[in-house]
Amino acid sequence: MRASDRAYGVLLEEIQSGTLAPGAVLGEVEQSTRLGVSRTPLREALGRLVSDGLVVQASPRVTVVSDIDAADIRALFDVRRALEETAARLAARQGDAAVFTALAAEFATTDAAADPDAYYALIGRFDAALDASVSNDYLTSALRTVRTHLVRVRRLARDNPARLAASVAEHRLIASALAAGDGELAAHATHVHLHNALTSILDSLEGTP
Amino acid sequence: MRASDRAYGVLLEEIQSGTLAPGAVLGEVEQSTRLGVSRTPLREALGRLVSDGLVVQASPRVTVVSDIDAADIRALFDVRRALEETAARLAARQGDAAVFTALAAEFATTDAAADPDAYYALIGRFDAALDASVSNDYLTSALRTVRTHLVRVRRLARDNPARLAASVAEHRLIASALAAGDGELAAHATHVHLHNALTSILDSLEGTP
DNA sequence: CTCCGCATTTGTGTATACACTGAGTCGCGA
DNA sequence: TCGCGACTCAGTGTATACACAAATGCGGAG
Repeated sequence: MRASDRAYGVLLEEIQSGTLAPGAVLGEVEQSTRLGVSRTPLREALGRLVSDGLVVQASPRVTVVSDIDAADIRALFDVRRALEETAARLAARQGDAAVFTALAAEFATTDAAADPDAYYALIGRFDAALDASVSNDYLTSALRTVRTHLVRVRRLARDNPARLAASVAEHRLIASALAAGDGELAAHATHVHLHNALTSILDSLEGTP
Repeated sequence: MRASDRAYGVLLEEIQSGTLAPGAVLGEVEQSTRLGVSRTPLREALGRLVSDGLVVQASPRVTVVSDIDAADIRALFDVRRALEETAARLAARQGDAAVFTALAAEFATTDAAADPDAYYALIGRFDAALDASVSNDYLTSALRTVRTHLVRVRRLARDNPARLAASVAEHRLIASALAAGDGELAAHATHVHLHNALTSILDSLEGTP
């Protein structure tokens, strides 16, 4: 495995988990020594993080972990809505019905509140099935960026059990609609789901600013 | 100006203009000597082009200029529709009406067939106004990628005068709708515009495969 | 003549040295 | 004492050297 990939992976995980808090300064020499790689692969990792939008160049000489506030989350969800509704319509038309039928069954039997990590893993498989169905690299790539930021957002706003249960039900409907080839229903269910998710996140942020 | 920026700019222009044809192999030593920079900044430029999707790693050892076919163009326009309709709705709500009124007037008096370059420059200013109005970095960033690819597509499919004239009229309607704050009209007009643009491009490609 | 294996070569991945810029600080003068 | 200027230093941008891996070509053996 390449050193630049390892550096990128470590930094990505640390930013997403909050170990590297927003505003943290990422000096090249400091991080390269800490991660045990030289500056060259570390610079490549930083470049990828910049293009992801997870770190920004505060000044020509200092790069910091980007901040994220309620306005950013709203903006992120505006893009997410656009992309995921499109993905839903395309997947309903082109996707493998059996795959989404199976996923719908999994959503029906999952207790998200009991094991959130397993639920997020299921979401991951659902997203992967969606990506495979749309077979549109431009869309998949754009969604990848959105999801990268979404990991941070999820960490900021702790999901409550009631919201998780509702989210499962919403995903089950989306998966069923995709299995049935009903693109309109899938798109509208996605819209509703994202609306509820955003509302829940913003409400959660209200309490802990 | 940084050497890596120059290398990126030159390579971007050459790929978009077709000087570097799809499939062209981009060796690091070859390109670095040709562009007069060392391998380090050239690698950074290649990395940015990879994240843009303009070049791909054909194998672990060889990076080539990415190809683009009709299926890619359809996929690109699926994403473009999603993003630009969203941008239109947001701009209609938040944008400065005066700016779009002025742009609508410019579209009304522009003869695209007479001076295509001036027309594309006007489109550029329209896009910039749209970006400023939505004030959503995630959306703007995603649109930037789409537009980067679109430059290549435009080159592949020579626009005909009739299509250019129709395109101007469509943009005029979109700008008017944005000035009037009518997000639904703006979004639907955008949808129609993109449908017509895609149809024209694909028709143009039919003739010259 | 063909096929297999080894060597050479080409090209990328990584490390490091050097150069340059920008900021901060210390000192000198008013 | 305050302000301006120069110097120093930290840190990034760039170049280059080294290491390693893969592909290709050549030679020998069957």
